[in-house]
Amino acid sequence: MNEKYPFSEIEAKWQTFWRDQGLFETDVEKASRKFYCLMMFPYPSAALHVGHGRNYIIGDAVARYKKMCGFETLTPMGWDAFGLPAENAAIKTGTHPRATTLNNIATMKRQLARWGICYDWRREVTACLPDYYRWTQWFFLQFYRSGLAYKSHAPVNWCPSCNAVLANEQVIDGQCWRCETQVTEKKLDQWFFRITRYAQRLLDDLDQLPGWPERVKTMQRNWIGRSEGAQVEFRLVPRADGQPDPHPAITCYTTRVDTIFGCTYMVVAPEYEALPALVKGLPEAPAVAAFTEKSGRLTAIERSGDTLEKNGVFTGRKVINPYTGETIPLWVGDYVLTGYGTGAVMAVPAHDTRDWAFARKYHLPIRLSIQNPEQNLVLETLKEAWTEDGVLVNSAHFSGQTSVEARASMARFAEEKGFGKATVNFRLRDWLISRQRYWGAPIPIVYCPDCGIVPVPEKDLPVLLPDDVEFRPTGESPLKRCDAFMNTPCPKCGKPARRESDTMDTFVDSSWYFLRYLNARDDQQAVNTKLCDRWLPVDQYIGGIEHAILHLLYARFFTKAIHDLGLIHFNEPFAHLFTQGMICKRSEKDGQLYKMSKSKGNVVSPDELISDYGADTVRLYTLFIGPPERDAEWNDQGIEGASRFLRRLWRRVCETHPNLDAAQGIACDPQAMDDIERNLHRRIHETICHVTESMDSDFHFNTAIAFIMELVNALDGFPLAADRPQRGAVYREAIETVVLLLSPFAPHVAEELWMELGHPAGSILKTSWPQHDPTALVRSRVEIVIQVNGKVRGRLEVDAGLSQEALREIALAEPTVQKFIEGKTVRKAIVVPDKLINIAVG
RNA sequence: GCCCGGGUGGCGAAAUGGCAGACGCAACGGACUUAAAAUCCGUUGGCCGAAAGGCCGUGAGGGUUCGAUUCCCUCCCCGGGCACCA
Repeated sequence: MNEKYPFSEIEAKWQTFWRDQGLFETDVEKASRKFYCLMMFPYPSAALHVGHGRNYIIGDAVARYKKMCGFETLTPMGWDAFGLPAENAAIKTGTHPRATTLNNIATMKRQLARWGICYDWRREVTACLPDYYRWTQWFFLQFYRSGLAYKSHAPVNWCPSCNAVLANEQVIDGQCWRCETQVTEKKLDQWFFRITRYAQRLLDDLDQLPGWPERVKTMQRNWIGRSEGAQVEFRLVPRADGQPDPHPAITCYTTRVDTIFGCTYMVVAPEYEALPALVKGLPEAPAVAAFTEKSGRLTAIERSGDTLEKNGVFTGRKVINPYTGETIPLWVGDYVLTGYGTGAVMAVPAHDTRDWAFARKYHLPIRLSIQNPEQNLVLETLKEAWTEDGVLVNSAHFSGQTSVEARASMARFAEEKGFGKATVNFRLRDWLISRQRYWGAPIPIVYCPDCGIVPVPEKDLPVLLPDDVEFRPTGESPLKRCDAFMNTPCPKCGKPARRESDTMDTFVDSSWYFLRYLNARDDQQAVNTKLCDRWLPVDQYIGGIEHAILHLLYARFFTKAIHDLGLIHFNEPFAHLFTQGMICKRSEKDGQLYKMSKSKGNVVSPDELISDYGADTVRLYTLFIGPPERDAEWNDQGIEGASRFLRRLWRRVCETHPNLDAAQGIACDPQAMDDIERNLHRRIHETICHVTESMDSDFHFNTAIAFIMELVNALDGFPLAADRPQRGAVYREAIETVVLLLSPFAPHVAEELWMELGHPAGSILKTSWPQHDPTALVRSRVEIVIQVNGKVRGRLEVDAGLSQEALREIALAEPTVQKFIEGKTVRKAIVVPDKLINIAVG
């Protein structure tokens, strides 16, 4: 055995061994105790850095642990390979996106292997290859057929830098999620997925995901934004000039129908569709037109946020409050959003802060209709709106009801009288999936002058993305300029027709890839129902928090939609989700901490580190850096610690090789042990206990590794004695345990040491994970802490299991304790058996 | 504004009602060496003290408790989510 830890030799050797033995290739047909361990598949952008590594190292550790626990583990990997960066690079350099992408994939695959991260590569999926996107297109067709995909002319988010539209989920603070450019609004014909049809189920089923972080579920709940309220129709007072209206009433949505007796005016959004017709020919019409035109110039971003001053004008029209029969004015105001509810709100200034501000500005009447519990709200002295629930006042026969009672009874009343009803509203909007870019899956639709929108027949899939396309961005889809692609006979009538020129959002590709791993090479069907039903939901999904809404919401939607197509029989794709924190690094320029990324120029490449220290060291440090769910700062010096530890362990095995060999086959017998041996034996089992627990719960491998380090430290100066076989046996047990417990984190060195310990056949992965022996944890002597008034004044070693009385006696007799209780009365002594005594004196 | 995290040595952090700072980094002192690296031994929260020892200390203030980093209340700071959603 080489004294100097020869990591590069070892690592190359075992990586080859794992690959040649197919240790990570899973027979999905016959697995009985299955474990599906999935990591979010990456976008193949250039090369991986150590920040990416965290995700895969955690996943690899979990997979290896589960294998040793006897699970048949499925760990596949693939590539989210469509997307803008490759296309943008192509525009700059002229290299085709396919070439860059496939190149990057090869690099990243090599990097993963050098890291010792193993996958079942026979199941690799690559989203940009026709054998994958063919089925992405197939799902589009199924969605189209079931009404889940539809085309609509709508105002959409436009990123002028990406030259493409964005879904709502992809706009962060008014900026493009990818390039942080300010998003503008455009009205375009676009394809949507009707995710709103699943809003309620997407919300409800979150409760069936106890294995998800609460934080992610909360974010999804907020995003879906369900609210319960009522729709109420306010009839329009007919026009004086006798002109007809497009509809006789304006419907508003409110969550506070209990306040409606305090409603003193109504407001519609500037974009309210019937507004021009409602005011046509009235003296107010020009002012209304001027106002809507002006607010239309503001972007959606400028209009959102409560900082903007609320503006509005009177429309000249009046409506009737159906509860009071009262006539109130109809205004148009820029604080009303067109996309939410009905685009019209009833205004109750006394009980809504926004209505309050608007009414004060335009001197509209304010009326109290809710009283607070103290009964001290007085209109004349009201300084701001009272927006909490209370008891109804000035509300006819509803007066005296609580807000909660009134919301139910008043909705019922509206329904009986026929002017309204209780309704539910969602904030979630449909998912816009068209992209005016080249490097994506073509939308399988043909436009025929005679037949209109015609879906491409399934037998004609895939609609191949042509290679030879000028993809310089013009704001129009590049495919439009490719006649060979665009011109196609209508699948229905055969006459010349044109293809859809947009491609699909890449989030569509990633919404179903976890199903495809089960039958990645199957060219007959998109998914294999039987295998999916057996292997999914995914047992453990691991990825970044940045997908809390985006990918994780879309994937849940796809799963439900595919379930409803009858292709799978589960409703949720991921049973347990773990979101790891980002690896950050201080910028050399400004000293600030940033997420490690190429654009920030603070990436650390694994390649050089692995060459210098070895993959096991890099893995160990990455896991040791801190609790995995939290962000962490990468510190190049920190890696020294991990390196020292592995070298120390290596040397220890080397130097005590004869002792270890001699102890082989000698069983650990606690009955035959002396105190030294029993203490080490206990430590061994405490360590097993702790490491196993972190494996099964929160993945806090930082403390798991610390425990293993402590066990190794405990071996320093351990007195090996030739005449005591149990010495060697316990020592050997310690080393074997360290190697086994370390193997998910530092697999190469673990394999090598395991072999050195005399297990020549096969892999440590085939060995069982160690079990702790509860009897080994029992101590016969314990250290008792003695406190006086909560302050530590001494400690004592005593036999375990002494009675409270006995411990009290012993403690009070201690000279150091005497000093602190002298001349004082002992009021109380709290005894925590085998742990602590606190004497309260005064 | 609402909701969720977080705030502990020089640094990454540990402890979830019972010894604050495990484990690691860095620093310092020592051993080995011609020297350096590597390795090994030791010190390392602050203040007082020659030492024994004492006092203080987990963002701030208050509370509950024999005992609080941990539970409760108020506030401050940092990060994230939602936000004119009626």
